[in-house]
Amino acid sequence: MSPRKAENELTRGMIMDAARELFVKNGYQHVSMRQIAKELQCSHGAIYYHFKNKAELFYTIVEEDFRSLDELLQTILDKEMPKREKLMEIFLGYIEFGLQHQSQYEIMFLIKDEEVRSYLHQSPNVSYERFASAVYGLCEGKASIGQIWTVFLSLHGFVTHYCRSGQTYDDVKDLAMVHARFIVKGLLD
Amino acid sequence: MSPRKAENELTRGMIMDAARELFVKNGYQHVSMRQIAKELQCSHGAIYYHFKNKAELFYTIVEEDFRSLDELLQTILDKEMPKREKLMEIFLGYIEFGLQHQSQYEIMFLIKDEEVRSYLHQSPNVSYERFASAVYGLCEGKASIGQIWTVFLSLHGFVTHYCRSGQTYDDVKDLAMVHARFIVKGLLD
DNA sequence: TACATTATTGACCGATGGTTAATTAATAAG
DNA sequence: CTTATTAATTAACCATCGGTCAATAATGTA
Repeated sequence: MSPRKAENELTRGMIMDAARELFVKNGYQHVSMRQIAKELQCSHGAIYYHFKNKAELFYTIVEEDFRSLDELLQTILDKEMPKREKLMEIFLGYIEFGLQHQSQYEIMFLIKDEEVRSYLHQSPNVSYERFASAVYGLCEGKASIGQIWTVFLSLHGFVTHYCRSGQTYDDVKDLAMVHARFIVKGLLD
Repeated sequence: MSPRKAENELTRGMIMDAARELFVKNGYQHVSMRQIAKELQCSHGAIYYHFKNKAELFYTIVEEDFRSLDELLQTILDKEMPKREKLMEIFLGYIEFGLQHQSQYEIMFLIKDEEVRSYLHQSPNVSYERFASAVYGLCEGKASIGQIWTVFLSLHGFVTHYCRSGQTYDDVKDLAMVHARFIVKGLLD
């Protein structure tokens, strides 16, 4: 019975960080508000002071993370390097993002759950369009729209599989390189 | 109060069929024994007479489905045709199987649940090993182990995506051809 | 110090779900 | 017909979960 630890106040950021870690590790459905609270060493009721409900907490995290995907893509595009290497970086970056935000990725591209889905609008489409037009530009007409789609599906397969097996990007870094090289080769040569 | 409907006895097969459909539609965690029972128009307790628990029911389904995938692969391998075409057939066959047996495929490769996956350690690996060694043999040393894995993941991405959007194999036959050709080309040329 | 505001607690609710145990009906065997 | 076995029903148990809320402690402020 010692409410309010002054030196250790609860913030939205703290909640999001703890929640993100749990969501990534266990998936949306397997994380309860009580678990998050336990991680933060606060009561689960406290979280509801900062977020309306579980879905809103999750959606806030997803939005933040997808902003970082946009930044990542832009960062790579702004670099000075050969286009072929840029493609490699984009593909690897996409895989890395997918694996480091597994729960989010799942929501965007895999999950059927209507309750959660209703929170998103066209984010997946927008995300793909950004990706596709970047790749298209870097191929200088060598690749068709259909081929870029094929490329996306191949990356998607990689991410999907390792999302399911729950491994980290570092665990599969080498395999990701092989995968990306295979795709770049098929695209440009 | 009318236990035991004689003319409509409950069998393991009936339970598995109903459960498979629900598992695929909603995912392991989102399907309750009560839902399955409702679908079968029996009591949920009845299922426990035929299966020890939910996980065992699920595991039994998965095992059965893996067997049918293995059979498909063997059928193709037994055919008489050039190796390049055989590769195409395997890839297209894999996609076709995935899309025409979406239920099985999703159970086998898409479900993430830890509790469940602890039940099936070998099945997916064994199934993949069959696929990989078949492809390896057909490439005559041109492909590395890593590349074959890459190929598998690319196919996986295709199937996964179109499983989600619920299209039939016929709907995406042409795209599947593009995809498979892309892969074969990267593998052999 | 007294007061108002803010943050946190912990009990509680209704729902759901896995699982088990007691019980009852249908069927087969003798 | 009687009895044993099998297969199913029903209800109850227990845990968990999302979410709410009144009570209350910590803090800033006047």
